[in-house]
Amino acid sequence: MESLCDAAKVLKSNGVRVTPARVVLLEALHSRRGPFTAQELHANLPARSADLVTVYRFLARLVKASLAREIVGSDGVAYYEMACAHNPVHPHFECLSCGRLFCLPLFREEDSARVLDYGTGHRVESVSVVFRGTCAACLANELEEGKK
Amino acid sequence: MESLCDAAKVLKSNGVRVTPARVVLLEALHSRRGPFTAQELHANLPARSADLVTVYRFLARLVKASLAREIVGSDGVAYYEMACAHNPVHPHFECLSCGRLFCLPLFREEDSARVLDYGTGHRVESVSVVFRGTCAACLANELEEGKK
DNA sequence: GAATATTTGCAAATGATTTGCAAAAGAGAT
DNA sequence: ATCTCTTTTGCAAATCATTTGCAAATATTC
Ligand SMILES: [Mn+2]
Ligand SMILES: [Mn+2]
Ligand SMILES: [Zn+2]
Ligand SMILES: [Zn+2]
Repeated sequence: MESLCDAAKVLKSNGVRVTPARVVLLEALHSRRGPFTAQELHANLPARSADLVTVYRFLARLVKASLAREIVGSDGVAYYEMACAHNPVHPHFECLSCGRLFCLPLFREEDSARVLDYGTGHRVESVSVVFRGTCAACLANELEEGKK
Repeated sequence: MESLCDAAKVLKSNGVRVTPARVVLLEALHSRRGPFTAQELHANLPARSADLVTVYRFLARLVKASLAREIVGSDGVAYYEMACAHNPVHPHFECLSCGRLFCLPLFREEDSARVLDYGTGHRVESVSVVFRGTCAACLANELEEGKK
């Protein structure tokens, strides 16, 4: 409940220096709910606190340390989300109409187990389940359009 | 057994002209096993039979018509595979070491059902399950390296 | 503090995918 | 075949997220 969330510690123990820029980034990361792109994250940072390149580099580190997960949208843009104990692996939904990426509720335990135990013949480090289609909001809009 | 594989027909019935370039492309597509990128496909085409842009455009059409599936790798590059009856939806494995993308065997019926019936609250048009990690070949290489 | 290792910002490069546009090719009617 | 209208194609140029090179700034070690 604090272990994995204290990314700073994990990083330090991996020989990663916890610099001011990184502290700001970690704070920003904590205040995020859904998945975000590097650019979105950077845009919401206190002015001049970290360069976009630094954001990219830091996110890459987090992912390598399994402290963040990467979800690649169908347009090839990478989304991120923290991977602490508060936020276990779960499926996502990508709306092909508005482009938004949503977190979906967890699979039921038994279903997760099935997916995770799937024998791939390789060394699995992560699994990603992405549903694609039209989100509820866009569906509603389509209906509106239809009426006209 | 022929219905969905005869993409030409499906296309034509959707008002898509079946031109020489497209015939070549469809043939090339048929002779492919695993997932491929637009560039790979283009590279293996009879010389000057279709521009790379045409390949991109045609693949986009196939995807829109659900005749092909798109799998986006973690580097943001799009892979494609045909979606005929011979090739039902199945999970994939991406090796983060060598970058290759493998098809995995189908889920068992019951597992597929579970995934497909997952209530997302949106209109689902496709599902993608991608495992990531280190492929068997790369694991073997790592062992070799270790010995030295 | 000097020596060493890591991190940062800025500018420039990358590279897959997309777009604009005018020429070429298909479909249909005459 | 010819004319007309629509779709497709190739080529060059634009996009745009992500990466890289590198020198200056900063942290760590002794
Ligand atoms: Mn999520
Ligand atoms: Mn496949
Ligand atoms: Zn939407
Ligand atoms: Zn590999």
